[in-house]
Amino acid sequence: MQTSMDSFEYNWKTPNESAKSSQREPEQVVSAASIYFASEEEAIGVEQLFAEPEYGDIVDTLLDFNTCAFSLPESYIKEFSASESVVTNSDCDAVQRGLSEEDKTREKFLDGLSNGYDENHCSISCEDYLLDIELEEETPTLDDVTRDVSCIGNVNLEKKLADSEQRNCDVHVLKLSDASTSSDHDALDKFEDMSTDKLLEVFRKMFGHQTSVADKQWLESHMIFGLENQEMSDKNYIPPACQNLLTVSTAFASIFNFRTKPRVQQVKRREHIQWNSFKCLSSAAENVKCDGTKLGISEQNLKCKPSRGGFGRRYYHRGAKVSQGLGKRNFQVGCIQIPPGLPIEERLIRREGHLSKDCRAIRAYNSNIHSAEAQDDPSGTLSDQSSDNSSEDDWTIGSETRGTNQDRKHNKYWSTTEVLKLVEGVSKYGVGRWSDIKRMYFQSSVHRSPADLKDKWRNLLRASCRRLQSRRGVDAKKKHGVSRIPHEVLNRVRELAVIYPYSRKHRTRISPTASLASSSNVESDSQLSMNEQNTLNLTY
DNA sequence: GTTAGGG
DNA sequence: CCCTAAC
Repeated sequence: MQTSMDSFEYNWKTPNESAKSSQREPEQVVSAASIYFASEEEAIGVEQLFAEPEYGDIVDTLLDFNTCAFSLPESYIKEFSASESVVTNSDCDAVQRGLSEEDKTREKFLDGLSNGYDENHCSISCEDYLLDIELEEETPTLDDVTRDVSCIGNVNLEKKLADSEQRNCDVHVLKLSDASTSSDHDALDKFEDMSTDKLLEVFRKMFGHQTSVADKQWLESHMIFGLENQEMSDKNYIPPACQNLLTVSTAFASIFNFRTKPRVQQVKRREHIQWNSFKCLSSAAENVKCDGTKLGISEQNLKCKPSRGGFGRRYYHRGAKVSQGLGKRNFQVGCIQIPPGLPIEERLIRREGHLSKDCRAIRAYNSNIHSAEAQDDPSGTLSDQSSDNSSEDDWTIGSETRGTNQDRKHNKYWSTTEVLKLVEGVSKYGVGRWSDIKRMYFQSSVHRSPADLKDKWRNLLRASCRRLQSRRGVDAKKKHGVSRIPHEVLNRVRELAVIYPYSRKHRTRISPTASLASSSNVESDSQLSMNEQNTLNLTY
């Protein structure tokens, strides 16, 4: 990426430095994501907005497919700025003002941008997934617990580990509050000093094309984003196609800089869509106007995206509140889980207008789980499979009937996919909410009951523990080829065990002696994990 | 109905 | 994976 910025300098923090600095100021975290979206809900809403077929023409018009850049014509910008006041009933307003159908559609689109695509347009079909945001704020959730944890995998190592500054592990985590704090402010100051012409010039150098947008704030936000991604590209080469993707996503997101105040609107959220939302949005670059002619972004290329997950985080900070301009923002609920890698399959979600949005989201989620292991699926059709017919994987092939106990119902061995989903579910819901995990991640898996999930988690804990022990001696399991659960998964299990000690609930209500005995096991698990943390690779 | 835990 | 106690 061309990033020569004349005399402009930008000093990047390492992840560890960022983590330290944000630890010092836990309340004053600044989120790059919140620069663009006031909340995850907006991000989700806008993703859906762009996905609506009825706005296809508008989106197509606004996208420059030569440069993969998205820009709003000035007329749109003016309308968009003005549309802040148009909160509801835009159709009625439009009719009263005698607007044409095209105008009305455009107004609805702009209104959708303004409002993060309000719920009237967002036909969420499953009320189970909807939570009133106020209720969410009243009720402590796992997200609250993990608000400061690493974004990748939802693991709070910085706080959990007293020796976090000394460990030399390969921590590819970037806290929500990092990297874009003081450095971005410095950058912003420099941008603010520049004239619009200068900004345009820098923009051209940075993104490789000119823009007709002369709005200074818009340009500044682009620069900031470009710089952020410069850091990523320094460490991880990003193919040109991916750079285009970044650019487009930036442009999409930057639209929201026109919002200067948080929207007072009843906000609902879909719990299950945390990172999938990002995926949908980022896929816009590939899908918009590219009907049948994708940009040629290979899945492998997508996986070259910044491994720290910063890309996604820039857009989806749930609960982040936007103050004026690029000022500091406070988190209420902060953690977004960033999945490993960014799969490309199932990226045409946005144009699948016939499916319910929940259906699409779940499919997309499943596809991501699949992609974690099925990276070389040439047909890209894995996403069309349901979540429970994907059990062929690295360590369960041919083993489903290994057991011969006729009394057992199915004895279906757990696939990597299922384990990943379980881990993901525990990441999100914590240990003990097996029904919720079942509902959200194993709904179509009739042979996995909540009790099964619980049992599997228990076994995973044991497995992760055994692995640590075997490290020190003979790796008997490996020798016998029994445990072929990826190390990353086991690491992740142990990380989660630190956060959600197994059977916490039970420990509080059993007898003191039994509690002692029981908790000693639990603690040993956790303690073991703690001691081994410096060997963990958190990039899972 | 859900969960923990022993088997 | 089954079973049961506890909730």
